[in-house]
Amino acid sequence: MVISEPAAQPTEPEQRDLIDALVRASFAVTAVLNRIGAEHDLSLTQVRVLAILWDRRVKMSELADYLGLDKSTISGLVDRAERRGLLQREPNPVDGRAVDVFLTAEGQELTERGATQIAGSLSPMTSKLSRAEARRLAALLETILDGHQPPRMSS
Amino acid sequence: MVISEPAAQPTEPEQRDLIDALVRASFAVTAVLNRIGAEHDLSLTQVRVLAILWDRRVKMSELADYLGLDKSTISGLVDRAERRGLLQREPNPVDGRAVDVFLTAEGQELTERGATQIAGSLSPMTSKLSRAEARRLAALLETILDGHQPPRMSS
DNA sequence: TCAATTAGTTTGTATTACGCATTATCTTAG
DNA sequence: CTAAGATAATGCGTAATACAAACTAATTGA
Repeated sequence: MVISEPAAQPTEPEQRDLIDALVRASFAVTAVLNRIGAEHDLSLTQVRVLAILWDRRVKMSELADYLGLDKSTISGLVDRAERRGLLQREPNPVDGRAVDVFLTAEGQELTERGATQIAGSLSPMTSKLSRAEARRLAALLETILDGHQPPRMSS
Repeated sequence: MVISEPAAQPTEPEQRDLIDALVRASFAVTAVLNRIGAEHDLSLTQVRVLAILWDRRVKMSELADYLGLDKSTISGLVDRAERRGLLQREPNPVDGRAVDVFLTAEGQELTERGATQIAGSLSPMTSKLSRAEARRLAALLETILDGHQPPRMSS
């Protein structure tokens, strides 16, 4: 059996409960993103790609950074989405090695439709709160997210 | 490719911001789960499997329900995890068609270690809040999660 | 200048995931 | 008490996802 573990300071009950709730909420939200994505033949990763490109034009390598995936994964991912007409590649005007990616009109449209659906699917959850509570929850989440900058996604 | 969302009434700003924060928080948490999982050669799906089996013994079909995946996917998933010695299959004593799955001692140990690591990786986020705020955030999340029962996961 | 770095693609492999077909075991209608 | 249907899991074939390593082209910098 295990003799010595580096100790990991005893997590306080408030922290423990909060982490539990965060992980469960994360699974619930992910399930919704997955389901809505599937309705449009999009994997969760592709949903994230669309969410990132929603209001940005980025280089392949930036996409890899945002997603935490290898560059080689991005190539195939973008290949398929491009073949589907959802996004487009274009050489970066400044750096001859780099390639920019951005949504096509069709991709924009799909993303907006999806965002609306996602908002609709999450509202059964979020509408359990009063306006003040919703504001409070959003603010608390923003506080703990401070220092992150992943994609936005809403209607 | 089936559309099943009913129109979505105009989302209020509080809702919109909250949904945005929820999705971003979900991505942040998922990134942590992914990273910790990868350190143990576990995919996000396998992490979820361990989280579900943490305190339960379930049938293959129940696992499929929890994960929202096809039964055939579960077979391969369990195959690999079983081959790795993390979990174990056993015929269900009541239903001759069903197969139960549960963690081995090794799987238990890995799950507990992973849960501790996850708590540690999320604490930079959660510790930005005071105790009272942490309690409040957890309570608000619990409220919107009311009516869900996915896996728990904390140290 | 030219060696080292960086951006992206390609290739090969394992995993994840689905749908369909199949087998074995319930369940139920008659 | 059977026969027909439903359900639980597996196996097979296929596509997408993800990584690592090898490679090409462009840029940087010593």
